[in-house]
Amino acid sequence: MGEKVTIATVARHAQVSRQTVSNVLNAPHIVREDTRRRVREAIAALGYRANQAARQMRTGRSRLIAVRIEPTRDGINGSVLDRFLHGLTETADATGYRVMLYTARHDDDEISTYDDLLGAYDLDAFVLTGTKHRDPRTAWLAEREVPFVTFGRPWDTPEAHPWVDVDGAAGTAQATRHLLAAGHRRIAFLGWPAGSGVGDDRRAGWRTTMAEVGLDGAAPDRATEDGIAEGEREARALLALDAPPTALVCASDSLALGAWQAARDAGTDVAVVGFDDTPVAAAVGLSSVSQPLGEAAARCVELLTGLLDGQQRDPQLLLDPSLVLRHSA
Amino acid sequence: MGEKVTIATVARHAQVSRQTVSNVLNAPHIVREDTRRRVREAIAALGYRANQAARQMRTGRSRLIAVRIEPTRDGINGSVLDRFLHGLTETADATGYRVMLYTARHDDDEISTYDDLLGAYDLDAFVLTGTKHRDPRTAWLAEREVPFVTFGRPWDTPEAHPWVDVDGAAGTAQATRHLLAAGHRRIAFLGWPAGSGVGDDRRAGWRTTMAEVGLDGAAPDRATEDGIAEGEREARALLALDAPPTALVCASDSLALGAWQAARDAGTDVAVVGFDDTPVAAAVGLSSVSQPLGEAAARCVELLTGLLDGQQRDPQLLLDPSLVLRHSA
DNA sequence: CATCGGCATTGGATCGTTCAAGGCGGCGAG
DNA sequence: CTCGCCGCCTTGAACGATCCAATGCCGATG
Repeated sequence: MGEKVTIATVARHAQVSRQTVSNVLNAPHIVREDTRRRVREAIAALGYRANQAARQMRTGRSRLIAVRIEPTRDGINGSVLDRFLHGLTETADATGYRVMLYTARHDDDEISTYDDLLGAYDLDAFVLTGTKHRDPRTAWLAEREVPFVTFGRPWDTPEAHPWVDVDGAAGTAQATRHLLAAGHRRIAFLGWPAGSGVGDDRRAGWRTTMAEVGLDGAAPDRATEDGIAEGEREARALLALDAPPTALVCASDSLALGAWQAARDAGTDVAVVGFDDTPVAAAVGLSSVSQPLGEAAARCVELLTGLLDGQQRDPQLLLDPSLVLRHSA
Repeated sequence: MGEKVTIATVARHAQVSRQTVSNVLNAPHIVREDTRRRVREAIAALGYRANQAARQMRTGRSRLIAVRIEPTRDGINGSVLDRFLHGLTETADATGYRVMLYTARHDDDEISTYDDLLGAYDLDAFVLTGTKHRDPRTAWLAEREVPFVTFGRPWDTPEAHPWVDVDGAAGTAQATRHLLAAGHRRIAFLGWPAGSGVGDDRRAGWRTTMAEVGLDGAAPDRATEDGIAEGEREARALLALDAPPTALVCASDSLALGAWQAARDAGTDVAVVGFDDTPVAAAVGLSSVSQPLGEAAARCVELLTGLLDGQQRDPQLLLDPSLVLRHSA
């Protein structure tokens, strides 16, 4: 491998000045047609690649996007992040951006990490996953005017920031409609305790759909922490009712899996639909609401590049999930 | 937030020159005690952080490690990469490095991505996951003297490069010993077709353990592509034998899950052990061989930083997996 | 008392890129 | 004919860090 190819090498080779080469790269329209061509040929011939560090030093922009990788919680939902990350990386690549990972144990920790990253690497933007009520991170970033997108709606703060989310209510509504169409009438919901934005949203989709057909009275609704064992326990309780449900819409695949196992053990034929279409669901044949993670990731990058280029687009985006049917419903 | 804090700001504040500040950061021992303290105080007071781009331009080192994130194949094994990635990010953070992601569709594509990344970002090192027979990527990197570590042994090329791997044979051996201790004698292996390094390794652990106790004659060994359906099919075939196995050691959780389902459907009580301890295994209660992914990641970073600092350590590392027992065995 | 040597510190040059300002030739208008 | 303008290109400077060579300071030594 020869010596380094810089913009000066290209300039010499194409018989122009450094700046002209730079212009061909960053503002092609101000360079005359044939000069541009000559420079492009030189770039190709020499295999020149702009040095990001130098560019960054001058412009203050790094073409780097930071994403937090979370400590794979119960593992079952970890794959959601995994798929999202992959989509993010792919779309970012295509736009000339790169994805940098960071971890953080707590939220405070996360905010101090922002500071580190911004100070040392001049990151262009952040992608946050899993927004919560009263999220301190979005406030911190907004205050410092750091561009960011969240994958997940802000659940209480009406202050607008760009976000992409999947319409959980639409997902559970779709699942509920499917079960209704299959003839079910006593359709229960198995979800999380009220108070989490995501959980309440998913419950709402089921509830309104049931209300639309006038069946909300007969519809049991149970709440518990997430987990397979929890799902199993609650499902058992539901099946022991006088008029047990014939179908269950669940807020997660963990709950759904537990419920599915409880139903099988009880020998009852109960339809179960989970949420997130995790590998576990696919593995055991559980029907599940699938989030368009690849598209969500792509939209996040789109929003960010839009922000960074100064274009002001509509910064909120709600995507529709789809129902993946397997033999559990 | 005030104006940018550079090394010059710190120097003025601490009443020394730029170079002295730089020395405090990069070669503290050559600076007099109290000067050093004064500089450190100024750094803390001003919240100074070295600008990586500027540092990189001068030194040519970016403190960036690139890792490929693969297109979540069947999803069931995706979580392995996910956990590995998390460990990698965490350990790298602690050492002052950052993890950058990249994707690639094919191997050729991957090599051209190396070129891009090296040219544009001056990456310090690469971490490759999943080495294959005759891997062109390691050759390319070695030829250009780019530091890299693979998570996975080189399976045929005797050329040495640093790697970290988990001893798959030890894992299946442990699983087999456990089954033997539980009284099983007809222990079958359900794995992949011969030729893949990882698969052959896992099979070998089972085979030698069976041979040690003189039971290799009575031990059925089946090979198929990875997958739940495949595992189910092969397990059915095994259970239909004249003297069906009472226990199964599997090369993956996918196969194990299929086998486990087949056994349950057949009403037979067969012990099953999977491999990788994926969330799916945890979810359905499948015993599985667990790879120490966090440690593997940490070792990868250790090897890399060792390489980058010019220390020549033993660059090969084989870690022992552990057996996670659940109710399937 | 002058010179030397060791060591902390200093100023200048440098990495590769983009920004700001300026040069140059041609063209239309006064 | 000359001026100003415009399009296209070139030159010098700057981003913030590190490396290199040179300086100042100190006590020790001849």
